[in-house]
Amino acid sequence: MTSADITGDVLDVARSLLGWRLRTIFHGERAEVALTEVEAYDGGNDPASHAYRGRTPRNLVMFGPPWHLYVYRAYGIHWCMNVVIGEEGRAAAVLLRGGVPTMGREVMVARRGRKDHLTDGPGKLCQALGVTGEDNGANLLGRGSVRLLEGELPPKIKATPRIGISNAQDRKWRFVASG
DNA sequence: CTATGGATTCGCT
DNA sequence: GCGAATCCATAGA
Repeated sequence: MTSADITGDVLDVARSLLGWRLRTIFHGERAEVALTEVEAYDGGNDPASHAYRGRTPRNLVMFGPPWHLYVYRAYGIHWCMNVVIGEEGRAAAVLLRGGVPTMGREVMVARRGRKDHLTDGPGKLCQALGVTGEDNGANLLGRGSVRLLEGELPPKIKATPRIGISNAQDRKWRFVASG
């Protein structure tokens, strides 16, 4: 298998995560979104990835088994979350950038402190769902507080360059549901 | 040890 | 549209 094929796997997984539901249950409060916007990052092969320069304490989770949560702080203020993809050591991940609320809207409104723009950005998504650095490393397929559930692929998907990065902008690895 | 800058958001203009 | 807010992992001395 060529490295291009392996990269294709990460892109395929990222694309197919659209429509899946991300559910959190903290203190008995349930909140859930259907994913509409994701970005693929391909570990050591991807200059835009946190894992590009090798294993560090922060990105350790990315080098672990797939379907775990990698959470990091951006700009000192916001939390952003990724789903680890691929075999252990691959360090590929999918950044969850946005979704639409499907359950627990009131909880999200309370956490966000506003009624609109609840989950239309990576930092907002984490805040609305109550995800923080405490959840770094969480198993998304188990019975923990953060779970990923299979959903239905949206009818149309757009591929665009990734947002907010300075490297590898020629790679259209951002996937957005439309229609 | 210190310096740097980011996978962002919000409020104001 | 523009800039401030704000933390800490990383890199370099």
